[in-house]
Order: sequence, then C-alpha cells, then structure tokens
Amino acid sequence: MATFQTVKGFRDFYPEDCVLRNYIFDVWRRVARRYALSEYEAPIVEFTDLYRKKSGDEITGQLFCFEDKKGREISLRPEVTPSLARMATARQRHYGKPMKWFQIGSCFRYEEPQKGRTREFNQFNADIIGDAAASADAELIALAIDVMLEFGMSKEDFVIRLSDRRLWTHFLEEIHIGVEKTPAFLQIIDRMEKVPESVTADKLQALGITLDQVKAFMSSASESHPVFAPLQENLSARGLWTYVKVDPGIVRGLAYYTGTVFEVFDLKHGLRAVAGGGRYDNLCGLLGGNDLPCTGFAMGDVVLGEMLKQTPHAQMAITDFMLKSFALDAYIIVADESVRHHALASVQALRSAGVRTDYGFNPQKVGKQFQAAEDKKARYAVLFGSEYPQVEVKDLTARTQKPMKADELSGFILEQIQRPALGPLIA
RNA sequence: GUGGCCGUAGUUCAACGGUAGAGCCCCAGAUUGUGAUUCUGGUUGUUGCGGGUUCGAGUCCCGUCGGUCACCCCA
Repeated sequence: MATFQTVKGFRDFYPEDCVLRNYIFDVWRRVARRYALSEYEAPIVEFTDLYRKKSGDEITGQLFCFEDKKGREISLRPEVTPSLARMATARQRHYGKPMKWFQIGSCFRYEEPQKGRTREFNQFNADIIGDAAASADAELIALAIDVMLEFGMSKEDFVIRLSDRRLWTHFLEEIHIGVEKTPAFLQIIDRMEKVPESVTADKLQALGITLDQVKAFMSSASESHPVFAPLQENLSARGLWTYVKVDPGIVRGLAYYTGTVFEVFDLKHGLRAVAGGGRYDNLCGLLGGNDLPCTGFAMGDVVLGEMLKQTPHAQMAITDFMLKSFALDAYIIVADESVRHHALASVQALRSAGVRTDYGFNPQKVGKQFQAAEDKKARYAVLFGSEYPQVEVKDLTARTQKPMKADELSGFILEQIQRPALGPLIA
C-alpha cells in the first residue's frame, strides 16, 4: 500500500492512460494543423493579477494561487486565454493578421473534483486574433466540428449550440435596462434550463424584467435572426451548418464574450460541455493593450475522455491507436548465451534502422522469451542460437518461420513492416 | 466552500465486534530451442492515516487525507 496519495484532483498517467492522452493530443494537433494554425505555448504560472484583471477578484477562490519566495502573488493558470492575450498584445505588430494559433497543455483550477472535472486537466485552445469578421468565428466552429468528427463522433453524438451575446445586449437596451446589470442577467439566462421557472422569474423580477419578456425574445431569436446569417451562410457552404443548433440560452459563463458564443454539447450522456468559446474583442484592451478582435474556443480532455469512453466508434479508434503505440516490430530471443553479443549487435542495428526492437536483459528459457514477444505485441520474433550467423525469423501473427543471415534482418523486417499484418494484430 | 457514499494483497472484492480470506494477476516447476490450455507449488497486507470506545476494532465513534457523486461554480 502506497504511503503517499496524489494531491487532490490530480491524476497519475500510467502508460495506458498516457496513450489515451497522447491520442487526444494527436487528434487536436493534427486537425489544428490541417486548419493552418500555428502552435504556441505559454507559462504554466502567471501573476495572479492577470486573472483578476480579466475576471475580477472573486476568481481567486478558484485559483491555485500562492506567494513566491519574494512575496509575489502567482497562480497556476486556470486557462490560457489571458496568457494568449498578453502575448498577442506584447507583439501585436510582429505577426501578420489574422494570427491563427493553437495550444495544448495543462491548466489548474482549485475546485471540488467531480464527474468531468479535476483540478488539473489538459486543454486544447484555438484562437484567431486580428479578424473581427464572422468568417473567423465560422472557421473555429468548423475546426471544432472537425475535431469531433476526427475523434469518430457523428451528428448523433454532438451538436454545436450557438448564440450571440449581442442578442442580449440589444434586448437589454430595448427594455432600458442598465449595462451594469448585464452580468447578473446573463447568469440567470445561463441557469434557465436548470432551475425551476418560478426561480428564474423571481430573479428576473429583481432586475426589473419579466419572464414573459425573456421568453418572447428567445422565441424570436431563432436561426433566421440576422445576427446568425453570416455564420449560417459560411458553414452551410462547408456542409457543416447541419451540426449547428441556434440556442439563445447559451451565454457561456463570465462576462467577457462580446459576440458569437458556442459550445460543443454531448447529446447522449448528459455530460457538461465538451468545449466552449466565442468572440472576445475587448480582452486585449482590458489587459492594457490596444483592442484586438479575438475569437477562440477551448476543449478540455476530461469531459472529452468521458465521451470517448462512452462512444463505441470513438473507442475503436483509441484501441487501434493503443495497439500501434505499444506494438513492437521485432523481439530478439537469445537461445544460446554464447551468441548474446551478436544478438545485442543486431538489436542495435535494427534500432538504428528504425525498427522497434526489444529483448530480455537476462538469460531465460526460450519458451519464456517467445511468451514475452507475444505479450509485447511483437510482429516478429528472431531466434539467435548456436547456428549463428544464421537466425530464425518467426512471424508471430502468421506463425510461420524461416532462416536467414543475421545481416539480412534489418532489410527484411523493414520491408515487411510496411505491409499490413496477416493476423489480428495491428503492427 | 457544503453534503451523500466509499477506502482491506499488484487488481477486483469477501470477512456477525472475536485467528485478515478468495478469484484474477505475478513468480517458479511439470516442459533444458518455440507462443495455447491444463496441473502443481509459491510470494503478496502498518485493513489510507491519527485518535477514541471495548477484554478485544477491518467492523462502532471522532478527526484527517484521498476517491466518487451532487450542490456552488464553470474561464
């Protein structure tokens, strides 16, 4: 029994977990590059003020914050967007617009762990900086859809819920409600589908708004509302509008979104949002730079992982990736210890040639060594015995065996592993 | 920050307040140069941690840490 436990909400990644993580990163990175995004990275810690500026003092309750040895207030990053805004502001004249950037890395939030939520998690961030047009928003929504498709999800598994903050700011203007009430109002809208109507009505009443006003507005803000027209036109042209459902109730948490907001929503398992994002044109200015139009979204690995586990088609792709990750091309069997040095020479030669090769460090019975080759999912077992320099090469999937010279090994195996395996193993 | 449930071997789980166990895994042998199956034998524990009640605590009580689920929140 281990004496130490992990710090609350943090995860160990054993090899099989690490493969899943790598698979997720792989898909994120692959699709992002397909969209011509450039990868960047930011520090894992920032001054706590960076997050206060963006979200207000109350946010520190959810931050992993501490003082460094000189008493400076530091936080583990709870998200990457503020760092991105800081970086973009600092070199805004250096990069041509629009800047299309993505990032993959861990973030930290000091909250109670529960389903789909840990204190440390990995996030994929995709952002377009310096383009205020809806076509930039559309590009990112398309990217989000393609990421989900790449994971093996289909239209039955997820939907993009789309809204626009401007709907609500116009609404509030029309009914003459002050701007200062916007955050409180948006939070009520955000909670609407979860709390009883009477509660919503009471909360709205406190702001001087009636539930009927809100309901009437929501039914008028349909897909045909002009604010969605550019997005609809753009995504329809790509054949992707079918993945989108307009839902004015989506407002996405805190107050800094200024236009388009959307989330990737799981349709089958009642999970929280897999990804979320939108346009935030004021953030750079808020952090002290010039205003830069920005739009972006983030996708976390925790809810996504839950969804992948529960979606059979996605699970198959993961299994395939795991087999490929762990599989060996060759396993060297030493049947006669007097030729071990020759076996080691061949191991080295195979590895230099790019063949994934393993062998047992210590003398062992031949049967055990074959079993080890099998357990390690090797495509070929190569037996080194007293006949050296002749060796036996056995195809472990086809169960066929043939002799050859040791110096022919690399060439033979390299040529063979270009072809698909005959048996059930995926090499 | 709040609350429910949970914490026993590597793992999945048993054990009325009375000697801590089983399956699987792992190791060895049957089988000294070929993967399966089977059989035989074997290793494995501060019962998360710390207190308390009791003649006696894995079991009951308190605290704490971790897991899990929900609330809060969700950038």
